[in-house]
Amino acid sequence: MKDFESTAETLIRSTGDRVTGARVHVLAVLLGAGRALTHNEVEARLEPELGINRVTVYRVLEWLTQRNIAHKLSGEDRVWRFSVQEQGHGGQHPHFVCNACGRVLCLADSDESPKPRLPVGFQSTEMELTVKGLCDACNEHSRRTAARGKK
Amino acid sequence: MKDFESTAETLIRSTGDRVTGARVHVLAVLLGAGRALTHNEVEARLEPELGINRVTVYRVLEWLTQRNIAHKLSGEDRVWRFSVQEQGHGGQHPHFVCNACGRVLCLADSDESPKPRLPVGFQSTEMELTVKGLCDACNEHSRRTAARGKK
DNA sequence: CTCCAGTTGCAACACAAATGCATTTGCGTG
DNA sequence: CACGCAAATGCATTTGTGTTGCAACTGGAG
Repeated sequence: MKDFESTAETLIRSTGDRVTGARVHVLAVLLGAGRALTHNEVEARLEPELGINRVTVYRVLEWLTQRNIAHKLSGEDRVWRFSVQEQGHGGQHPHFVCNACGRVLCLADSDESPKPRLPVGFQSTEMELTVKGLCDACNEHSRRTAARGKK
Repeated sequence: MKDFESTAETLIRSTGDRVTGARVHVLAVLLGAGRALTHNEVEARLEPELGINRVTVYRVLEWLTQRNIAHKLSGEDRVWRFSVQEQGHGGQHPHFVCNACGRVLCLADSDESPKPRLPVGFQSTEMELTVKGLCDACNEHSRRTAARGKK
């Protein structure tokens, strides 16, 4: 955990902006998550005694996104999710969303880019590819239990 | 307009569920739109004298989605958008989102599907490809204002 | 140490969407 | 063709995510 905090501090310091407790702790949570987290998930993983405000978490996440340290993506449940920008991913990597537990994680970039044809006059700046399905845990779980309502 | 309503009625009747005014009118609006509409846009296009409630529009749109008549997708602004499921599109077609005006429309399917590699144990059921950029109108508009001098 | 722009906390707000419940309505049945 | 009832609707209220205005605080430069 402390490892993530020092990494977080280094990343934040490299932006030239202020190194504050909230920024370090929020980024450390994202670094330790290994997947995209919602604002609520980030808040829940912060030590309560730190006393970091809900709004501050929003603003830190927004700040991280602007500095290209984190990546902001919209899920199917109209909730923002944030993940640390891993090295080599230019922000164009595809994401996987689990239909059962809602987990979101980043996938390795595909070798080829699909590039659908656009109508005339249209201009593409970026592309987001989202693969939906079952993650390993939910896949295993659903295989074990025959019929069950989904979450 | 009336043409869309009769098409809508046929589609709704084919589900075996009830054919109600709200369902016919809402679906007719979607059929005539040619692009994905938000709940608000649908509501705005309904004749006010029909007196269709806001909540009813939500429920009809949800019902249309469940019956696979409409397609529900989430934009970057955390607002649901609904489009009629066109024939031949298995719900796998890519979408285009305009960064300026927020318009969403369906694109023709690409020749090949990219299929990024998934981690072990993961299972893919569907995929959503969203292309972001500027639509024809906004593209033209930004080109004109840029030529007029920078702001 | 002092200062102050950049941050944070707090409260109040904005807004899409969901829910509980009473009322209405489509449509199969007698 | 009237009747009955589950499905559908209208209305008020609630939920949950995210935003904003403003006062108080603080990191770090000097």
